Amino acid sequence: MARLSFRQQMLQAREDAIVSAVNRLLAEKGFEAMTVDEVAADVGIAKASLYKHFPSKEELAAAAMVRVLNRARAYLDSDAVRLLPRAAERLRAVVRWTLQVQLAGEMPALPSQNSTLRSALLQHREYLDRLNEVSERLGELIVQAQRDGDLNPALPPEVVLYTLYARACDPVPPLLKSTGQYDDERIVEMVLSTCFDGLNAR
Amino acid sequence: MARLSFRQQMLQAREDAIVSAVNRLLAEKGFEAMTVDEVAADVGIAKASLYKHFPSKEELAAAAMVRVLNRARAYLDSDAVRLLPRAAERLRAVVRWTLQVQLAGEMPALPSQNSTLRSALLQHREYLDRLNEVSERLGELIVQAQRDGDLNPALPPEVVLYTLYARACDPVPPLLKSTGQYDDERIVEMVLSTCFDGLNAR
DNA sequence: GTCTATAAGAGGATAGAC
DNA sequence: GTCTATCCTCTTATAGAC
Repeated sequence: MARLSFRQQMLQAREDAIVSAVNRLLAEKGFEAMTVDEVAADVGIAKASLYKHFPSKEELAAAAMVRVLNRARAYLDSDAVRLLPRAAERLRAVVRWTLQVQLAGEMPALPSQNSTLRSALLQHREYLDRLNEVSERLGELIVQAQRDGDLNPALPPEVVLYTLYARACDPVPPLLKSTGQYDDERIVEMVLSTCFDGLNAR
Repeated sequence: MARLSFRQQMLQAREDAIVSAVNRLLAEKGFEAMTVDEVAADVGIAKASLYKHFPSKEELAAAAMVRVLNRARAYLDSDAVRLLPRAAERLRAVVRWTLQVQLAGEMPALPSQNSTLRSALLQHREYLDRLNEVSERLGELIVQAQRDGDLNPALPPEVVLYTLYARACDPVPPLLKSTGQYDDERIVEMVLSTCFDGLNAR
């Protein structure tokens, strides 16, 4: 943690505010529907000023993705996860966390299909590095949980990993929330159940 | 089946071709990224001609959704499903079918977030009717499978229904396909396993 | 680095001839 | 119903003053 000058702190705060706005808008309407004008209006600055901080709309989205990946890594490193005895429990805790983030409207959504954003992200060093870090840690947990006999060993770890990532942007939690029939906690537990225990009776 | 005049048959064939193109493009890049110019180019007609058949981009997408819902209903009514003895097996067959359609690049993808398309579809009679029909039948299967002790009875049928719909546009199958490590059949079986049996060991 | 103003272009939709 | 040509709005991005 290098100490920052006052100017640098102001800069940092401003960029944090920008990334927060981007994060919220990505969660709410997705990349294509989000406009740079909205971001600027949300932050309360002129659009041209935005472009002094981030050179393109894609870079804005990438910054939001990097931040959420950093949050994920921080959660993986937290005691709330590390102190859980079994790898399977740690995985379940991480998925619970992603569902909570999603229900809080703070999970930036990427287009799953091909798009300008996808190709931009695939060339974005920092994003790819963070993604690799998180994937690496999750991968270790997956392999360990399979060794422990808790996770289905017939599934390639890669398939499990993709499935977990997919739950982070699953349409089901927001849909259930929109019905107003269940509170967040109930939704989280039901989705965790369908994810880890499946739809079939046990 | 009313007999159609030659002119009407030509009209029908043209509109089928349009809907096919829309379907393919929706599956490939989604509603926002699909342009009406592309659709016209794909069909091989002028954009203005397209607008003689469908009054808006939203109506194009709705037509594709209606068609896939009709295909789903036809599959539900087919012997391949009806002759299966247990409701749970019929459900599994339907999900298998949706995964195959998706892997074939024929599953039109809706934006899960709020958008112009969502609000348009929510006012589209035919779409809503077809969606209700399919949901009704799936709902009956779900309740029956729970009675049979095959599906987890602790999950509200509605939650199961949403979860099944979500699998139809899950990012995991295309992702696995893109790695080139698994053939379609293998992907289908793995995703079916994670869906019905869960990630945990049994 | 912030602003106002504007360029540049994509994309949905339409006019009007045939 | 099909075409060419065009309109018009929205959106990304930049110019240039302060």
